[in-house]
Amino acid sequence: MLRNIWTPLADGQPTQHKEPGQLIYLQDTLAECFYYIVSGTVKCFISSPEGDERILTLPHAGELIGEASFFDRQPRVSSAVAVTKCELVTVDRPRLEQVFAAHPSLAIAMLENLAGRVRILSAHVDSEFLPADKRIARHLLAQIPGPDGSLRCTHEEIGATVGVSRVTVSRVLGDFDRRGWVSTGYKSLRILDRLALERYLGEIQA
Amino acid sequence: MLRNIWTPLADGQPTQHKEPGQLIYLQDTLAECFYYIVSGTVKCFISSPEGDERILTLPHAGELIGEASFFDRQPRVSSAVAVTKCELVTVDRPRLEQVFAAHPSLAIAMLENLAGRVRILSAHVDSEFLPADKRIARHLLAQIPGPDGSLRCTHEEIGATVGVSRVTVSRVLGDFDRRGWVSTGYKSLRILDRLALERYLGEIQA
DNA sequence: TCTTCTGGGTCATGGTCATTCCCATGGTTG
DNA sequence: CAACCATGGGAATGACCATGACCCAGAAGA
Repeated sequence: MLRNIWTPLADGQPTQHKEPGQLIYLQDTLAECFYYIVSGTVKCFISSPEGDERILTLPHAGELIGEASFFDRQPRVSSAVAVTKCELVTVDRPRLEQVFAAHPSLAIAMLENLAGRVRILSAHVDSEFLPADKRIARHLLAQIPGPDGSLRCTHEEIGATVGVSRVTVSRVLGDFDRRGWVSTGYKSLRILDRLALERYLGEIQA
Repeated sequence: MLRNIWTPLADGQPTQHKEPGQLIYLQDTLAECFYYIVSGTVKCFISSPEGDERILTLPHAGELIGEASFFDRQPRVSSAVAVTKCELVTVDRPRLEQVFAAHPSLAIAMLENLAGRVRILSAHVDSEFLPADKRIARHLLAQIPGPDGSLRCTHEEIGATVGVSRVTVSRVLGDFDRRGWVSTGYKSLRILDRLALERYLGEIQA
């Protein structure tokens, strides 16, 4: 069992299980609680009425989801669904007060946590200045590669994260591949020349 | 002197003055402190290397600025400049610990405050789904009109906030004006038909 | 093994909006 | 009042990228 700052929230609490694709919470609904991910990975995303979605984060075990709207006491700004099988602990207001009382330092950790969300969202806004290829380059550089140095991701997923179409992701990655900066494979991708990508990202627009 | 939740942060502290256009903090620099606005209004914005800027908020007296990056202990994600003459109180880490110790409820208020930032930024991301005209409509509806029912804003400012060019703002507002939904004047704008704007915003894309 | 599904490459087409002009007008300052 | 600057309106041009369509490849299940 993973232990971290948030474990006091989860200790001794019942967990609920979610199957892949199952909804955890829905955008625009009231936020009565937030969640601690005991295991599995989750997709948090904003969706449009037309069905397009924009992935904000893909949090894993040990992370919290849904705290921002919870503290804001406003409808959720994003939806969350399970990507893999998940175990979750839900935290509601009475429970949170209990834990804050017993572990005052948690409030500070929560401040830092929310500040991190602000940073992530700011990066999304910031990247609106960039054209599609640089958005993708930035995204690749921000990902932490697996132990073998490769990333597990589909073009669709990248597109939904940086806000461009699947087609464009294919085109740009094909281009990066031809230049020798990355090597692409089925549902995977390896960065070969980090520096070249960084240099490319740094070039100011003509 | 305005009094609110944050006044304990400012009480008895020296203020610093800023002239219109003067920089308060700069994107990508370290965040050693944050600020309480005693008077005046400030512009918080993200800027690109090419000089384009995207306005995030235009906070007034009684609000905080720069807390998110401060808690995150990372470089600032946005810059802030004074729009009008401003008085500011700066709060650094030792000072904050003092105040938190004396006013524990402030930490909770700060959580809600940061959660509000997440909401604002989420709205920015969310609006990327919308075409220019609806972005503008949404922005207009979100503004709180002055006592006479009019908004004080330039097309340039609206463009920088919603992320479209000045020209497009002019075109769209001209269109809204011809339809009788708003009336435009020099540096000002009045919403005549809120419902029509809301209806228009609600239409799903073809 | 055959089928089916999802992921991935590529093209032609078109829409949306930024850009770049140029000019009109309101406000401000001398 | 005159000169100046910031703001706003309009049109032509073109860049960028989404869309839809089609085909191929890899993976998974029957």
